[in-house]
Amino acid sequence: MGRAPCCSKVGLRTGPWSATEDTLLTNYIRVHGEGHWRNLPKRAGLLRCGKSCRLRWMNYLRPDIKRGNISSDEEDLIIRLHSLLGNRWSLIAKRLPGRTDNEIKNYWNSNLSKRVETSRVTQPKAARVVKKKNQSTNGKKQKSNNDDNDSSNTANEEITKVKIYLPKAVKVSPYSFAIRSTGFDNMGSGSSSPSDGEKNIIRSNDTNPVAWWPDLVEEKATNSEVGGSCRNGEPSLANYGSDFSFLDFVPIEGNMLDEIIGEYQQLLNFEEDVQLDSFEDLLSV
DNA sequence: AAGCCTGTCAACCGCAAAGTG
DNA sequence: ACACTTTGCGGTTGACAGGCT
Repeated sequence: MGRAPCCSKVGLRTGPWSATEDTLLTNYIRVHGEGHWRNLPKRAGLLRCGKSCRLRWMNYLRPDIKRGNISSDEEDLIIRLHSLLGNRWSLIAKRLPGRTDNEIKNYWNSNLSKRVETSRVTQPKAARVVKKKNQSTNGKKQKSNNDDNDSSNTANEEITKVKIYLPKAVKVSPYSFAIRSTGFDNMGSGSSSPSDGEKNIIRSNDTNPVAWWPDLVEEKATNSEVGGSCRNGEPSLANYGSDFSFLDFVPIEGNMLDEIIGEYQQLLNFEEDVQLDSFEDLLSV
């Protein structure tokens, strides 16, 4: 079937977005919500194609975007999820609230792929999961230092083979996570566009962070490699370093966060080479 | 100081899935 | 069921910045 181009290129701007364009797009979405990308530029007064607007919003302007360097915990999770899911950047991003698929993809390509490749060369096994790591990598400036440390770190990494076959990624319903309150208080966000009926709704079960915050923090502290304890049920934020963010504990669809932690723990618990043929096998180990 | 090299990241492109009438 | 539109995804590109020679 013939596919119409997303926009006529005639007269439309391309390249970096100006502050004015950002403002126009943000203000429009603030009022009208996401979606209808094809018509959005005209209505918002932008000389951009809808696709470009969507990308700009999803990857840069969304209020729930988490700024700053990828923390070592996030990096660890990316590596593990990539070993499970492959280049399913959107799926990986859904499990890192506040991070975009583009950001994770770029981070992987510029930082992690080389490290993982290095470990493969060192220990040529099939799909693998880095079980231990002892470095923290954040941002460009540290890259060369990390590269310098690659060989020593890799040598100390304990590699576990985890080969899992998954069906092709399917689109996930919107609102895989709620958003931080930043003035877009009532506008949900996800990687796919909500239907009109869903627009501007935050799932009722997710709207009270205070209710689940201490439990999640305690659980994360228990399950992660981060040391420290929670005092009187309150999170000890210092345990998570400067990269700690409220968004680390933003609720995810249903018990998705529990599942992530469960998967994460499973990976940590692998003591021997295990080849798995399905995701269910992983969960049943 | 100038030129080159390399890494990063925002943005683009094409395709496929999902949605709609 | 079909044709067409819309949306989302992953690969790729190119501008830019910083480091190196």
